[in-house]
Amino acid sequence: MVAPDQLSQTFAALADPTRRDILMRLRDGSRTVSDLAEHYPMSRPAISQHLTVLENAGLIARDRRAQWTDCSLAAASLDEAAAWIAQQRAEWNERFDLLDDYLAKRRLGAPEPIERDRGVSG
Amino acid sequence: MVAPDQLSQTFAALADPTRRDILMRLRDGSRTVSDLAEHYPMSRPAISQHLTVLENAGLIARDRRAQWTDCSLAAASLDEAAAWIAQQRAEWNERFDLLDDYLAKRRLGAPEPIERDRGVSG
DNA sequence: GGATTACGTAAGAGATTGCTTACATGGTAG
DNA sequence: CTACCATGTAAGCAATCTCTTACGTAATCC
Repeated sequence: MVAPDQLSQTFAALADPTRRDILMRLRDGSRTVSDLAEHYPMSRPAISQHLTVLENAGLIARDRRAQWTDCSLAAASLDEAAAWIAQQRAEWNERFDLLDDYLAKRRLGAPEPIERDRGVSG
Repeated sequence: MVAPDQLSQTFAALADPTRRDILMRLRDGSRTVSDLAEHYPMSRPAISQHLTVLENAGLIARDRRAQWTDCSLAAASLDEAAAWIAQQRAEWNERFDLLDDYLAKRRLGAPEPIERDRGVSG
């Protein structure tokens, strides 16, 4: 009953391969529902429901024109998701930099084994 | 029965507020399971299960020592998720400046946090 | 050895997800 | 108006998720 926060909705929407594929397909321009549904091994209602999830997550916009519904990308939520990940990684990398500093200084004195793999970015 | 792809697992893991909060908490350093569980209104087994989800998604690593299990961040999957979003955005719209502004306001003068994202699109 | 601690896992309840088929809505074309 | 078309929604079903309590395991402390 409780509506999940925006960020959770966005990540949940991105957690489905079909929905991610729809987003990639929309990069080339807006498409109708039937146009999209052609490419997937499921019914049109199923695609319509996926589109609802993407719309609720703020990742696409629907624009109904006559019988057809144009689906196009909407950026805000994707930016928010990217920002969350970027911030997560940024503060994390920052912390590792501090740790490197700390170890560099400490290495001159007592050799204290702190095993932590820095696998973030090459 | 079918194992979902890595990217779907990562986004699904990020779609839960408790799990995102655990990740943020681990930025300050590794923690034991009980140490983490203290901060959430649910049982320790629940937290343990959340940690399993994060571990399967490749977002954390568990290191059992005696009775205690050290949980620490593992970056690979987060990078993959960031890369997917970055590619999605890169081929679609020029919103990097907006994101840069957004992050700059949050971090206030820290060095470029998303530099790496710009070059991922292939 | 025996009690305790930290943790993981099994089992189950309740909600949610992802699909299906069937139907309702609203605009187009004759 | 009638026939049709693209679409959204309702109902239902199987699978999955998220929590619970109960139990099992391995290391520590007495």
